[in-house]
Amino acid sequence: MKKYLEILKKCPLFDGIEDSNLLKMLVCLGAKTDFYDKKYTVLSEATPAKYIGVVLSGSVQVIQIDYYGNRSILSGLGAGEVFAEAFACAEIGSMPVSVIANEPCEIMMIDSSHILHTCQNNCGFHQRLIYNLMKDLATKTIMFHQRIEVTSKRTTRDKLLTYLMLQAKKAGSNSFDIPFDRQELADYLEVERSGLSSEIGKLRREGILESEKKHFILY
Amino acid sequence: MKKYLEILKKCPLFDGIEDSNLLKMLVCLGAKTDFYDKKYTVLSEATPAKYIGVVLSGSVQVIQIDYYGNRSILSGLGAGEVFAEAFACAEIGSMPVSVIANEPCEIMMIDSSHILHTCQNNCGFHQRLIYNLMKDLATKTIMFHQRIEVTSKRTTRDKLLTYLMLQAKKAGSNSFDIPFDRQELADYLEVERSGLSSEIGKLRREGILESEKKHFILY
DNA sequence: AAAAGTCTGTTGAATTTTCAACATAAGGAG
DNA sequence: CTCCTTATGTTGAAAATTCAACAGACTTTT
Repeated sequence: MKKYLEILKKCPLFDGIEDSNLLKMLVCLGAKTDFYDKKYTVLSEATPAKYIGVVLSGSVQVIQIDYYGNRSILSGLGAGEVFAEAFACAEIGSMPVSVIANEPCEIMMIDSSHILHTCQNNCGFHQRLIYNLMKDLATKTIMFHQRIEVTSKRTTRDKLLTYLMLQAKKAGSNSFDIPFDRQELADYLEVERSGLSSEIGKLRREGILESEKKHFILY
Repeated sequence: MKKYLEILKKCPLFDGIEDSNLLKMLVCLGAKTDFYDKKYTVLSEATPAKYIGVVLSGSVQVIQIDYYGNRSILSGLGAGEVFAEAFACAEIGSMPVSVIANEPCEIMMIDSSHILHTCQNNCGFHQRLIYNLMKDLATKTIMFHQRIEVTSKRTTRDKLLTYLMLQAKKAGSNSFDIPFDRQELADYLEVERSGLSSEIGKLRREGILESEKKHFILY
């Protein structure tokens, strides 16, 4: 676990907790880590929502698949980011989404009951963890607002441009990489891949953007 | 404030706090209440995100309006429900959405810094409030997941049926009321009102549902 | 009671998306 | 290096949505 200390320090769940205490605390919380290969299901829909996950290396995607087989990508998460915390904290019983490895990755899982229900005198960091969870969930809520701002647009073109402008703003530059390939971007924007590709082509011909795989430049 | 005690007791923000302490605590937090007429803007986009709101009576809607003037309804909230907590807790500076009164209502506002930053020794309930905020935000996150489950459907018909089935499940009956009129439902589902109306007509003729204004029966 | 305004449903034309199929390029496995 | 798989772009027809306009039912106002 020690080798991931730098990642853990950046994880919002452990904000304000000193290095010297962090590893001890993880032992106290019974944190377990595992490796997953690309495409492996880390947490699957309808299984108990007990664990809070932290990406130590690689990346995962939170997805939902409906009865027609259409995939929605709810979010893509990289090293230091937290997932499934909302389901564990809300204590809703079972997972309404699946989490899959987007590339080979190492994941740390913490049983949420150790954070939510253990007597708070056992370990002085529970209060801070709850505060951090609250901050993290507030941030996630805002991410969902942004996602809705994107997907509420009615045309593929507007969805794409709204998304790209947000990414450019986030990157602080009109030249940036996105974390999705074309099919994934289509599933995030909730449009057809073919329509998305053709819209990118149009925007390119109109001189509004340039793109090379996952790299985009907006003009 | 006393007259709203029953409402406040149901508010997730005040879970686990005894009646006798609740009113004292609200004074300590500097909670203020105001009346708003229908359509009045309670909190407007781009203003500072300082306050956590609680609906005491009536109802409000959280909305977002884009540069084309298209309205998206992010959520509708009734008595006892909390709003704007995510923006205040994430300390993002300014509101990315507006909150408007859906009918005449009374609203309680709490300056979030009194919860997040006041020394926790001042008032023994801060820890509990933070825990409650965390739970509330986890629940909100799950609501957004449901909303995405609905709006990720590609056709008006599928969006509508997915929404109605969730409402029926929530009501525990195939006969239930929805909190939206037609235009609002269209703005929530992110479809055209006219297309929505015609789809409801089709479903009625097919014998899949009956509807009378805001009341629906699913078969 | 009449007038004005709001809500809902309907329609048809224009626009856009979806769907299915194929072509090419790029990358990985053997 | 070649084969196989995956990712991306393109196309055209079918399907669905959007848009604008209007009519009827209901409410609210005066």
